[in-house]
Amino acid sequence: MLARVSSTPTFRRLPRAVREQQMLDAAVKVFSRRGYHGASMDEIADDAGISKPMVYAYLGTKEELFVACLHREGTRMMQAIADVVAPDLSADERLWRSLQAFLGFVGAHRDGWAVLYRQARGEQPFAGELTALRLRIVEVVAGMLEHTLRSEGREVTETELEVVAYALVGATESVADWLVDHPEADPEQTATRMMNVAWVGAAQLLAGTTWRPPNRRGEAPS
Amino acid sequence: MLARVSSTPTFRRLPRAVREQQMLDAAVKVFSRRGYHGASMDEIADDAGISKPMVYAYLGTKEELFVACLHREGTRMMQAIADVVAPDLSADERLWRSLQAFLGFVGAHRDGWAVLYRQARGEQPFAGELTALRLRIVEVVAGMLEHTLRSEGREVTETELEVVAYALVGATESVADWLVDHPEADPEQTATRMMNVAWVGAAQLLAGTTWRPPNRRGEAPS
DNA sequence: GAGCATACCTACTCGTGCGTAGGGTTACGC
DNA sequence: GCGTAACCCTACGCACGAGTAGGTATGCTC
Repeated sequence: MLARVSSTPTFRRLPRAVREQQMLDAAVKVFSRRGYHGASMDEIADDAGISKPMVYAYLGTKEELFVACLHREGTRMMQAIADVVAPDLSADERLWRSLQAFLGFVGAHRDGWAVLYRQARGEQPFAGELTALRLRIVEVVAGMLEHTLRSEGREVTETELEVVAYALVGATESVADWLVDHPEADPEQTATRMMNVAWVGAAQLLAGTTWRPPNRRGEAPS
Repeated sequence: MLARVSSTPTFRRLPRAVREQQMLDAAVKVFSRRGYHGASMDEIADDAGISKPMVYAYLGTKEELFVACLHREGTRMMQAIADVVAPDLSADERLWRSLQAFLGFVGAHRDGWAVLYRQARGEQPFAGELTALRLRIVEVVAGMLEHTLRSEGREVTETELEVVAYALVGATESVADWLVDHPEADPEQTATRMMNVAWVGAAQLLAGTTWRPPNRRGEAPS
C-alpha cells in the first residue's frame, strides 16, 4: 500500500499517558452527550481517534472508564475550589469564594461536569462514589456554619446543621444546572445572588430569627 | 390437567384497568430499584404477576411505560400539593404547606418518587418531561415570591427571581433526598426547618438586606 | 350453548454493544 | 541491524433483553 502519504503526520504511536488523557476527554464528552448507557465504547474510541481495544487496555471496562472520568472531573472541581479558599478568610468570604469557584468551574465545563454529575446520580454503581463526594462537601459547609454559630454562642443540633447544609448544597447544584442551560449568564453574578439567598438566610436563621408555623384555627398545639 | 385446584383462586382474567395499575406499580418498583436501563421488561412483567406481551399490549414499549410511570407519579405529587394549598392563604403559609405536602409525599413514596425522579434526570428521552414539571414548580415559586415582593413595593428582575426560585426548588429536592435516606426523620419537622432557611432567606433578600462581595485590597470596583 | 371479544400465554427473532483473540507495526536499547 | 517491548489494529464471540408471532382459554351476550 502506498497509503499514509504523510498528509497529516497522523501522529500515531503516542505515549500512554497522552493517549489516556485523550481517551478521558473523549469519554467525558460522549458520556455527557449520550448518557452512560447511550454512550458506546466504539464511539468513545472513535472520538479519541483510537480503536476500542486500546481503551480496554488502558482504562479497563466501561464501568471503570466512567469511574475514571468521575474521578478526574471530581478532583479538578475540588481543586478549583481549594485553590481560592484560604483558611484565614472570614466565613462569609470563604463561602462566597467557594461558590464563585464552583459555579465558575461548572460554567467552564458545561459539557463536562454538570452532565456527568447528572448522569452519575441515576446509575447504581456510581451513586456511592457521588454520594461520598457530596457528603464531603456537605460536611465542609456544615463545618463552616457550625463554626460561625458557635462563635456567636448559639447552640444547634447536628441534624439541624445537616439539613441546612443539604439545603445549601442542593440549592447550589440546582443553580449550577440553571447556569448550564443559560450560557449567557455570568457565573460571578450568579454566585453573588446565590450568596445572598444562602448566607442571608442562614445567618438570619442562625441568629435566631426563626419562622414558626401559624396555629390554624381550633388546632391545639401538641 | 387437574391443576389450578383453586388454591388461591389465582385471580386470573382481571379487567384491563386493574391490570394496568398493577403493572404500573410493579414498573415503579423495579425502575426504582434497578434504574431505567437495569430494569428488564421481563422482571417488571414477572413482578406484576403477568407475562411480558400483556405489558406491551397495555402500556406499550419500555419507554412509553416509563413515561406512564413518570406521569402517574408526577400527577399524584402535584395533586398532593394542590390538595393543601388554598388561594386565600398568606404566601408564607402556602409555601409552608406546599413544602409539608411535598416532603410528606416523598416520605411516603420513598421507593417510588425520589428514585424515579433521580432516574429520569439522566436519561435524555425523559429529561424533557421532567424539566417541564420542574419548570412549572419553579414558576409557581417564582410567582409566590414576586407577588410578595410587589406587594411590598420592591422591584426585582426576572432573572433574579428565577435564580432564587431555582435555588429554593433545588434546596427542597436536596432535602427530599436527605429525607429518603433518613427514614427516622419527621417530614413535618424537616419542612419547618426548610421553611426557615428558605423563607427567612428569601424574605430578607427581598426586603433589601443584601450581601455584597467585600472589596479586596487594591481591587478597583468596575 | 354458540359466538365473539378480550384476557392471557409460550416461545421465538434479532439488533446492539461489551469485551477479546490474535496478529501487525514502529520505536528504542544495545 | 536486530531483538523486544510497547503501541495499535481488524474482526469476531456472545449474552442479554426489547419486542412479536401465533395460539389458547375464559367470561359475556343473546
